Amino acid sequence: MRPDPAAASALTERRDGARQSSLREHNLALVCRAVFASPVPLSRARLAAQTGLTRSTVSRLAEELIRAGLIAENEADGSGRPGRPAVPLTPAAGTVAGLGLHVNVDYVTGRVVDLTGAVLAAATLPGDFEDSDPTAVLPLAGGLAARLVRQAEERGARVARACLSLPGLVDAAAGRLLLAPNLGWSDLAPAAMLGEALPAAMAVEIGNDAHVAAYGIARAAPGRVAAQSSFVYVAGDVGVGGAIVSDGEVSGGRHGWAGEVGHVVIEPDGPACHCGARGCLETYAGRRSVLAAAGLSPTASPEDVAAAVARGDDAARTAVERAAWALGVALASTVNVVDADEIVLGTGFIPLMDQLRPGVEAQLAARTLAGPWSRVSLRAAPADPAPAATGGALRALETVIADPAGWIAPARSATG
Amino acid sequence: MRPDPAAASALTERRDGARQSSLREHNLALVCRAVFASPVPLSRARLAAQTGLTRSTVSRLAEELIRAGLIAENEADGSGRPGRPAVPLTPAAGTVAGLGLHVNVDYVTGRVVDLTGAVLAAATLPGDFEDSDPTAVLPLAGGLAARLVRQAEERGARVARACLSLPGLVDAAAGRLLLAPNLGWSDLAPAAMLGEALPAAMAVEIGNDAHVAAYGIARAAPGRVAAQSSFVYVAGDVGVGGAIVSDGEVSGGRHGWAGEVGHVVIEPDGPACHCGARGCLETYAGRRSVLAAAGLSPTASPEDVAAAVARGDDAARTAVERAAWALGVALASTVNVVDADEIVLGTGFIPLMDQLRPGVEAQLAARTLAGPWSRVSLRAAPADPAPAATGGALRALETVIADPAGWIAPARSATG
DNA sequence: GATATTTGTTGTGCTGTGAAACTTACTGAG
DNA sequence: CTCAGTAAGTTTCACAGCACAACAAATATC
Repeated sequence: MRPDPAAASALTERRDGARQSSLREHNLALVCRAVFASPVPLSRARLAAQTGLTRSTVSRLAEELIRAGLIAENEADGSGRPGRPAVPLTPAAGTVAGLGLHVNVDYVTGRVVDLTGAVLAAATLPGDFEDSDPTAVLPLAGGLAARLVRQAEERGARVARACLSLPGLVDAAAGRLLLAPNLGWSDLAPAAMLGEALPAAMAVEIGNDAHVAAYGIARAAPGRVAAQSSFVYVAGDVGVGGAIVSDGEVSGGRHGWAGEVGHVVIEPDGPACHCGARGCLETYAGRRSVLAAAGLSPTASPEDVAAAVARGDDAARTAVERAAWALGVALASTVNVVDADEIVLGTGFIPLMDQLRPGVEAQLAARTLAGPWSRVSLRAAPADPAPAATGGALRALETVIADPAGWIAPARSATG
Repeated sequence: MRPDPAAASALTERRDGARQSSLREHNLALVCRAVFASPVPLSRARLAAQTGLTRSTVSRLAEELIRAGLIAENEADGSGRPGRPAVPLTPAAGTVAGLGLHVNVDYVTGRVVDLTGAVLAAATLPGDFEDSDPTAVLPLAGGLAARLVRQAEERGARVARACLSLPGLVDAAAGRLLLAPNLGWSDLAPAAMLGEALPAAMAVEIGNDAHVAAYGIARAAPGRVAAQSSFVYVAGDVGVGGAIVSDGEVSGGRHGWAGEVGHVVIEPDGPACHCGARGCLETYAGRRSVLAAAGLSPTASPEDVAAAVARGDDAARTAVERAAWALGVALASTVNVVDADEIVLGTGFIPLMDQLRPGVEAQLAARTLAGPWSRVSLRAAPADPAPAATGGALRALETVIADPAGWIAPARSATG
């Protein structure tokens, strides 16, 4: 099968020797990333100054990126300064797009985003997928995806890649979902099960939903890392998931399963957790635990809890205070291990933010080692009905932005 | 001061545009790293196959590395295969070396290591530096370093760089020690305080001792990442420090203070810790706590504890079991957050390894989320009287190996 | 001793960047 | 309105570095 079986026997087959073309690819990516990373449009001259390349080289590279539909020339607005006015370069609108898909316990959602960050198509199918059949649910997601791709294409965009987020343990390199406890799924290759509706050539990567959501939260736009891009993300759904983000990159750890803040130990003899251990954060701050402690229905929402606290319900207040205390303890341990200076609370914690804050901050202040030099700040994730779908679309686009040459070559051959 | 104040005003001044010479530097580093990373000597032809470069290019680059004294040609040993015999290339012995220094509470130690990993010079000064005066202790270390450098130079080697490890919070980028609680030092620039004895041109980087030790443990030789190179390292001295290592790289976190496993919370209402919080791992597994719980003198050693347990001392056994339990709880939380599949216990934990193992493993097995797919293994760090000095020397060398062009240019001008 | 095989070296051509001159498009002063 | 001044973008040419292919060297096998 392999073209060169003998060479593959070597222990480390890297093949990253750089040739002339690698140089071009590198500089092309450099210029492309710079255009996308900048909050303000850059001219060729400014790009040259920033990258250290000459104006002539930047011109050649920019030309290529423009032809590929990745960046566009804008109208020069009178700067008032003498000299030939600069032509601002910005991400191209409506040409190339990424698809983010998210299969969760109570919905399937997707969105197509273009290089400017504009949403070209979006849709959500509510449902109850607890202990569901993946061979039924994934084709549903595939159909949704195909409709979104068609909408985007009707608006003139090409969908480059897709990222499918799942609430569970994922082996991203192998493209396999190992376990999604709440869906009741285990050991399957989801991308292949989306069905025939999607274009066969479209690459579909998979990821853990909290990781992908955190990735999106760390981005202000496609290819643009947000000002606040190093944090611990904690999502409060039925399970408490999370991610460790530094400089916009999600740390995967050995297998890509890092960030499981929900199973940091709060009290070694605490309540039994479904994971088999005792005293995990999830048993204090998971949705079911909070609802039970607050005396609310298991189907109530975080907003219901917030409302109960607001109207003075003692059980609800105690439940939220306990969750805040446990979150603070778990996050203090986490911060000491990973050295973050920001915490972002997402999904179910967002409506409870104001009520959680004092308790979480008290524990963080008391227990983080580096406190005097680096106060840990706490904020809510932006309100987004589908953060993992958004993050997935941005992730799909970033592979194009980070390696424009890799996109241009296949795209050209596919177009004919 | 700055040559180009206008350009510095840009938000992100990267300047990583690649020119032709960058290409050469990249490939030079690639070949160099490949020679050092390989456990078995490689020929030019094998290097070409591995890197994807042609044999002619590899020949040119190897020639340059040989001239610079970084690699050397060995005698060809009869392979028994037909064809012209390959010339094995290996790290050069005794030409270029790195210096590791470690100032700890009870000793100052240093060692000079060459590119093959051979120790060219080493020395240790015992002492009691608890709450000491840095303006007295650091010149002591500087003098030790100068003697070691001289010894190495007498043996024909040039010491390229140095790495000074300190037991505390370090800002490596700024070269400042922020706080070393046990030394009683705070907010100083240690490299400049080593004194005049060291060659002025020699760069001295500083690092946290646990991070640097972990770095060394993840290396089989200079530039060669060990087979087991992703782990959580925990060092048990008076304080319990640590590091998170993945693929041989130590994760720093936001400020470089990641890995403080000693302050992961075990019991939120546990014993008061000197850090101001309660129930930190250090209050269960730190040396002073264990000695006190075992009923031994505060100056006793970990070996004394192990001996007491071995002869059936109940208090010692209980103390060690409690430490093991706490270590297991803390490491389970840590593993869930950073996704490691190996734990390495170092310094004071090494003699207690056998006695700690069952308790630690029980907690790890019960509490790690990804257990079924990835069993966490536990091992002792190799016995090394000065792991941070070794790690520091390797780190110093790795900057040369990773950027040979950066070493060759200044080295040539310095030699004349 | 002839042949096959693999390693390392030597020329030639191609690719991509830098440097500098050149063109373009604007501001502002007289 | 004209003309200098200024900065952006383009063109031309030389140079650096790699791939490719042919070649030389050193060994095993028949």
